[in-house]
Amino acid sequence: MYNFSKIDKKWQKYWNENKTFEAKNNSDKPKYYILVEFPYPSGSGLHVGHVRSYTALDTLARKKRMEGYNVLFPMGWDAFGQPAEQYAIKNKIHPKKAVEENIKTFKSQIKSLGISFDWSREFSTTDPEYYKWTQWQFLKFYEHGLAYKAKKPINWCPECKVGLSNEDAAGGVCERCGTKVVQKEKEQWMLRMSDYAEQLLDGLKDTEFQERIKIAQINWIGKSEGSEVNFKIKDSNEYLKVFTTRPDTLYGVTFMVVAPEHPLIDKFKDKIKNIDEVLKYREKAKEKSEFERSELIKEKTGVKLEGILAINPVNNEEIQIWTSDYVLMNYGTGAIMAVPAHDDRDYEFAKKFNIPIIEVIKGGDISKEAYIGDGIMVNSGILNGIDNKEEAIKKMNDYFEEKGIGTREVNYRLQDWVFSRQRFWGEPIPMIYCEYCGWVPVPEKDLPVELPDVVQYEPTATGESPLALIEEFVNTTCPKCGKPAKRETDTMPNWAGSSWYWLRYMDPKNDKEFVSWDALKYWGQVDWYNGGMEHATRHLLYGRFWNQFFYNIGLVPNKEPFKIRTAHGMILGEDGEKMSKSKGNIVNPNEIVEDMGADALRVYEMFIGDYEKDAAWSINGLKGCKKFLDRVWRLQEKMIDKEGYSNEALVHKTIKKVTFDIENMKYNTAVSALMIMTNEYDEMDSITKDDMRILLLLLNPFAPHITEEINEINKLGKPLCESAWPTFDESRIVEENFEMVVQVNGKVRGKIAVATTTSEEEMQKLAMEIDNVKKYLEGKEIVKVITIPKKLVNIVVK
RNA sequence: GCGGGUGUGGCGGAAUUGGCAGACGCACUAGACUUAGGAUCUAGCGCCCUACGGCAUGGGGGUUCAAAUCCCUUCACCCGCACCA
Repeated sequence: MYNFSKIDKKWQKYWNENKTFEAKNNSDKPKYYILVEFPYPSGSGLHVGHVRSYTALDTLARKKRMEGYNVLFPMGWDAFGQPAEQYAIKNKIHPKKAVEENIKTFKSQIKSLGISFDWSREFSTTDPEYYKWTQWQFLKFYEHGLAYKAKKPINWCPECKVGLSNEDAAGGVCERCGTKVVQKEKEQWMLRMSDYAEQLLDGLKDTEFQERIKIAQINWIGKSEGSEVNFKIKDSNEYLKVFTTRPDTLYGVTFMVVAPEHPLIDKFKDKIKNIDEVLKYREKAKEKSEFERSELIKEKTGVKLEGILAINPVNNEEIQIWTSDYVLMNYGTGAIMAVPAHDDRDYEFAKKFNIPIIEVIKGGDISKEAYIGDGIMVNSGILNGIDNKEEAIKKMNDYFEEKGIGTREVNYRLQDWVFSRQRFWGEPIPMIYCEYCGWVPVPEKDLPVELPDVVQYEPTATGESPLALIEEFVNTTCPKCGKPAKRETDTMPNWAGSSWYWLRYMDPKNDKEFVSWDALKYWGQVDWYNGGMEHATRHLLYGRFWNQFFYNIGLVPNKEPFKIRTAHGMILGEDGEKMSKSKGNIVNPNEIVEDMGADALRVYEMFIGDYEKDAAWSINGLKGCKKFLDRVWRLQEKMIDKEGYSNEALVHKTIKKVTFDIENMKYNTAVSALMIMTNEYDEMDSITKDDMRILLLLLNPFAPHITEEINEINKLGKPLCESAWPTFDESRIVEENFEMVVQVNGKVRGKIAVATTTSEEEMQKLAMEIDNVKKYLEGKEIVKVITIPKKLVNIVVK
């Protein structure tokens, strides 16, 4: 019928040659910046999931251009990271080579879909011209005291002798050899992200992110308001500081617990009688992976610190101190006051070790379980008789502050960002260690610190970065004193490059700055950013953190980088399972394009279901969409040389629906509306040129190739991509007649076509005249009649 | 445990935000047409009933003239986070 393959290529060539989709950095048109997460160019090629989000935002981009916007819709590559490194090690090629090949594949695959990306702005995070600026930005963090080096436990595989990311240590075992992962202390570069916890939380107010994304971020930041309270250690001048959200239960404290790593243990090692046992417990805790410590072992363990006691600041009671791994060093102060009567975990611990339990809130049966509800305060000195926790907490906090015992404090789950990786394939951290000067930043003029062109990038036996073995790389001179010095050999995590890439698209060729101020002022925020739900927390927080930092030091004009953030659902295999090689349910978009054309794939992926939800692939569904496009093609046969619309209401209704749906990510119903229009045209004996043109304009963002072709063959006007998006007139949507529904007691008893102008009184009169309705009114008393204009009449009878 | 979400025909999914449940598509059934296709056309297609009609949006209850939609309760599944004090 038509050669979609030829048509696809023809129009892709046209757009390419005419630079149709290249955005201008200065334009009279209003700007609109649309961003999709750039992909990691893996060896397995493009996934149908990529197609879904690219097509969706492409539809938006094409529509916005037709509406007269200067649209920036760029694409690039997030190509640092482990998979490329692993692939390179396995196949004995440089990761740079592997990345180049993969990018080539990805690019041609994406191009075959006809996505309207502005390819003139393409870059990869692995380009030295790009990562020069990532390094430069790291130096800014360092300069402002937000980058620091600290000893941090990392996941360590004793078998492979390598540090692992949390993802690679999932389940507490090494992904590669299955060995149990242990914790190992290592000096790591950190970014002080926790300083930004409040700003990151607060900034959400200025965004229009999808609610579920905001919630994910809020949970991740994990703000918790409470108090810090100081407990004096008996017979010393030392205090043990704890964080609690329930200062109102202070009278119920029967023991304290410190994390195994807590410095209190070291401080009192001479006084703690069973210090050997305590240190042994600490060692054991260290061996446990984060996973084991938090997920598997629900049974409480712990050791009492014999020989030291804490003093309860409100009643001077002596309190025993324990250490247990259920208290985490990296949250709060690493120590808690335990109130077993009103906390599940403390209850469990007290039961196991026979520690007294004191009830301070009436309501539950504390011989059975911890009571965590509200109630009247008892055994609580100044708080006795108060019946709600808000008041009790306030009173206690006021008391703390008055007596200098404690303060109101806020804690966040969000931690500082471990920014070091002991890996080859990442941006080298641009720092130099000099024996005399300490850590010295690489001067800006020496950036980028490039990755060496060697073949040695396997992890080292010591857990150092592979770069540590490359002497030409490591050995350098101190920029400050000129003496021999060594380079940092850790690289940045693969989150780094994606933390600012949207800024680079604004001005991708700039070799003087990471982006010019003019470009920043012009493009401002990303208007619409779409990506996967899996990036709703980490990537999106990292990006916002970088941007907020840049804003605070005057590098960018907007505090929040993204206005709207949406997330697409996954495309699952035909079996409803996540697509994977092992399940053999992977669909290759390339094959679909060759088989049915880019437009069929695009339309199907938009029609597949609710854009925000997961959807299972269906080959029959795809065929249905191909059939729809075939029907559109065949409409040419009944087109006559006439102008004007055959059905005004249909046209305006459809324009309205499609316009609204694209803006609201309801792509499936937009396609449905276009199918309805096509069905209506099919019913007609003939259609006019204007009928056809309007269908083509509306369908163009979804199926850009075939629509352009039909438009050209029939000389209907300018190429669609250079035409204006149609507008609708609300008054023309109104049809002459509507189908009035008549109900008796809420049940439909009749339907009748009446004029839209019919008054409420007339509607009621007409309703009563319907035979079937009369039947139900017979012998009944009419209680009331409800009339909804242009809709229905409901007669209530008794 | 906490947080979020979902539940509608055989399937994917609609439903203007309280107003005809099942749009649109797939699958299926019957027929037509063929130079037999990955066609195309016509009709049908939630369940029960010959029909009148009745019953249906995970289950139960409620509010309302009217509920997939609002409220209460309950069940199931999915996704985050998880000993966060």
